[in-house]
Amino acid sequence: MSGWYNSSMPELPEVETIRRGLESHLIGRKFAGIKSDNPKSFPNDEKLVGEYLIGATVQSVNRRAKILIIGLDNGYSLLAHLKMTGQLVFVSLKKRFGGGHPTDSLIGKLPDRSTRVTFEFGDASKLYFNDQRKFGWIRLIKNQDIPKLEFFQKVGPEPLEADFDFTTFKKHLSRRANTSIKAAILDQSVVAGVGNIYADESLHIARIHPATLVKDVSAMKLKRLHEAIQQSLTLSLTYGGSTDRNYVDVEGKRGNYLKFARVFRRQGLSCPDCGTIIKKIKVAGRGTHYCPRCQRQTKKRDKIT
DNA sequence: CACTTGACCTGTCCGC
DNA sequence: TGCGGACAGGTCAAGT
Repeated sequence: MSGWYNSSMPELPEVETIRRGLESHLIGRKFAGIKSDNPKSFPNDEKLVGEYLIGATVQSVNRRAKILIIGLDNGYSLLAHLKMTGQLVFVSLKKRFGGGHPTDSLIGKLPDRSTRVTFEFGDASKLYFNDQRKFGWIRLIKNQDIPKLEFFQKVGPEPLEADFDFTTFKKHLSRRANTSIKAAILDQSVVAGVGNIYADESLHIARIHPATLVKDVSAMKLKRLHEAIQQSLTLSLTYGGSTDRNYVDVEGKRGNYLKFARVFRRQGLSCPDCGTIIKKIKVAGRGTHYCPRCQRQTKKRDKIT
């Protein structure tokens, strides 16, 4: 057993952490077999899989928004979206960490009842796609068809890359002027990879009430938010993302970000900046955590001309 | 077109 | 103890 990647709510930092783990373990491995119990989880037909997956070697592992792209050496890729409860778990019989490694106890425990797809490699190592709620999916697709997918057509800039400049951010937000700022940054066409955790965290850093309409957020606060999104995602990445209680990553470390979260799931506790009790409300249909003192509702005044 | 709500699933937790 | 219902949240389809 040499790898265990999990996150309970994969957003950009979690998916990127998984990408790095997959990259270090899958590249150069050749697919030898696949088992799938659920066409929704892996809808490809046997013929396509037989022709383009079995025998193919992993060449690259990339990420766009919350989607993983496992590139093969034959012009095809495996795309994976983990949605809420998806996990990608790599298991090899070779022990890389010696006895006593926390992941050792997982030997023999997979597949379990959440396992939807099992990929087997030539050296008998395996990649398990577990997904309790079956919202996630993996599919095999020709590389040239990837950009044609609707999602890739409309997805916004990567927040940790250069194309996420403030002008672009403002431009995309202007399309969502009459919705809440939280709904706007959850919109993957505005910025890629932000989910419920980092939306709340970013808005707290930027001191913006999550329900504020986009058109009522001042330019100065938008500027702060643009930086806050990058700051919260980057910080979480350094902790290996936000991982649920019983899982560790390939090095045996947990995704520790939630221990350092500012507001997410901290309702009833103190705001790290001012000590006020953090509240939980519903915004954009999501559980939303914020500090009532640091993040006040504002309304932009009309300019007096 | 902009915006909101419901559906997709299953496990867990809470109140009765 | 069992049971119903709310809740968890990413994305898309369908509704206003």
